[in-house]
Amino acid sequence: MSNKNIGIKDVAVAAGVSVTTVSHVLNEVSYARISPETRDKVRIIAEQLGYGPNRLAQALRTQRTGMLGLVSEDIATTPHAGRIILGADEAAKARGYNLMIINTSGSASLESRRADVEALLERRVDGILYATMYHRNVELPANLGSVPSVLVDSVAAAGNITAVIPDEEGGARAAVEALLAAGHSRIGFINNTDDVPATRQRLRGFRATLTEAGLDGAAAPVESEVSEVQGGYEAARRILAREDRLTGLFCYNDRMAMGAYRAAAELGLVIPTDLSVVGFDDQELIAANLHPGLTTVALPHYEMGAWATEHLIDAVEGKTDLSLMALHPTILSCPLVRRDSITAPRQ
Amino acid sequence: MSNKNIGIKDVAVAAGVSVTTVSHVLNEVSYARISPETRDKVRIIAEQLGYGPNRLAQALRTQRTGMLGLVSEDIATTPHAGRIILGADEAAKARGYNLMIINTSGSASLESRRADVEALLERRVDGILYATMYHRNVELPANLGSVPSVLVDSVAAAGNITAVIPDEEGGARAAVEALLAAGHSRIGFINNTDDVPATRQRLRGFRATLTEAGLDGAAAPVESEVSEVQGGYEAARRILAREDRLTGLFCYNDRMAMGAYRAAAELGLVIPTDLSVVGFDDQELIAANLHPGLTTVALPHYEMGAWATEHLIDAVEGKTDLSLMALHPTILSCPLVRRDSITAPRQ
DNA sequence: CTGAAAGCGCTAACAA
DNA sequence: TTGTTAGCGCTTTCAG
Repeated sequence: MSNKNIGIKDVAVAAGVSVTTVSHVLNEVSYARISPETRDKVRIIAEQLGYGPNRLAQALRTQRTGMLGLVSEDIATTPHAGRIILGADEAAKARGYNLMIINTSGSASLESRRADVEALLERRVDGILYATMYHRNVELPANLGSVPSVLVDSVAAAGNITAVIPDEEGGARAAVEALLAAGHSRIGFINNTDDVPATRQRLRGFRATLTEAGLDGAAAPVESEVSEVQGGYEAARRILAREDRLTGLFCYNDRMAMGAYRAAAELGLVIPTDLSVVGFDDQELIAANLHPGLTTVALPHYEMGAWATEHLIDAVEGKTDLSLMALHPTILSCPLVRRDSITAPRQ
Repeated sequence: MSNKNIGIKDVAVAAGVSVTTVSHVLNEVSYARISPETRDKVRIIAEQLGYGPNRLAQALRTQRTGMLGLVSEDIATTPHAGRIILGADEAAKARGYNLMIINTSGSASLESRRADVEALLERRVDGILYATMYHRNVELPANLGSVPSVLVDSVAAAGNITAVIPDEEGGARAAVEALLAAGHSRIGFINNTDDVPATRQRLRGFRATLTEAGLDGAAAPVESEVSEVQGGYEAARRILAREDRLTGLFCYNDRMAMGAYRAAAELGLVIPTDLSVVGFDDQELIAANLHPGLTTVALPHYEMGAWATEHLIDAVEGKTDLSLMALHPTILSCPLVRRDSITAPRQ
């Protein structure tokens, strides 16, 4: 139990050496030539006294706090932020860093977000992670640039900050390919109406995959609605009303898929035998709890948090030049999570 | 944009005064007698130079960091942790504090949790919040006691730390009362099988409320299962198979309620006209997205986070003595969130 | 009304 | 092989 009142000096007098010696052995300074006996003695005494370094004083002196700031949008709205934080926290901990977290809102003014970053800067964090709630183009406070920074799950409108984002298109391809592999040839897509990268890129993945399989056009209908359960329900009702009924349905996200489940039930279609469904996001609360379990594409939130942290620390430690990576965002893949909502089509 | 390289000294020379004066005006030190002109000049120069205080140096000197440590269990597993963090962050920000967050696991060894707390102590946080993923009795690392601390959503096994927890029993009463108020007299309870406080207290609330209404015994059956969707489904199948069928069903949590929805559908019961249902937890992803929307009892995670932070800061600032509050946990109410799953019973 | 100077706990250049 | 000492940027006592 570290006693907050024990300092390096106390250890020094107790061990009968100077503070320098204590500092050197405790930090394992490479060029220090200290006898093994002294080293042991210092370590033992430090242990006995319950010495713990005062990281503030260390930081003041070395100009390194070992703290990373994380400004996260809407921490409580989805479990996504939690996964980013977890990825970041584990990566940080593994390298001896800690996280200072500030919550902000996607709708907050630029000024209030600037103030959030400012608070982090006053605490002299070594670097900053800026995480958004969903993949988009974001306008960032200018003071973000005054310390190494990386953007998680978005790209900077100004294009000047290293970013890591999910491979939306690849995820959509994986979803459609799973349907194709199961033997489906009439596959529809229920898309979001928001003009965000995911909307466009998932659609592109859907189209490209089917085109390559020779199945575009009427065999590949798309309906769009608000990306919530109700929107999914409505779009599914429409898309399933067509003659030459679909046997496979790819949904923009798990919530829309949840609506599609209800639409299917109302139409007397059982999943997966009458209709195979695949979602996106892997929101466990939904995907794992629907009946049957929803096969879906996972967003790599944990991985993005970890990747961003790794690279941020590399930059802080001079092992990487972030400006080189800032030209293009890094894209992390979205793997398919198989549950029970896909099977071969009837007959 | 604060320039990290500008210090109080730079402001002093630029303003032609001493650092003392700068410090006094910037901190609005009460006993300092400084002419309004000087004050203005200092403030303007500081602004122009983009001065921002170095909180590390301040902290080293004042022995106050203005940082609160938050160790949170399983941050990514549920949105609950997010709400606690949000409540804590907003309360902290309002009083000029920031949060250092460390994730831990409910199943982590005492030693690893001790190390997490130690990391916070080395950074000289002014106080520590320790948040668990669900309400239970938790064994805490002893070093938690070396700085003011409060427990969120659990009580300490040793009973020595101020804690804030949800009013499980009151929440259950609110749920049952809503059913009674709608006119139901045959009300069942689907409970969890885990031996945790929520299991016992929600059951007690259920029983007490019905007893007071003169409806105990056979009119108030209870079935228990694992507190997941599947368990809810199974328990609901059992409890709905009884003759003299229930018209009201209270579920241990929203996931079990989700299972109950499926059981009802299979039995041809429509919610709420044939069966009124109320859940617990208010997991929005589920409760708001079921059809019809699930009326449920909300856990006050945001409020617990905020309460804990308020009181922790009071203790840090000497306005409160936490040890006085440690005797009994503070209980925050669990309000009913009305959606569309309750109506009057048939006929 | 304002300034000099000590010191918070530590690291690191320099001396011995 | 080890010790002295000057700061890191700030607050605060004490003197003007």
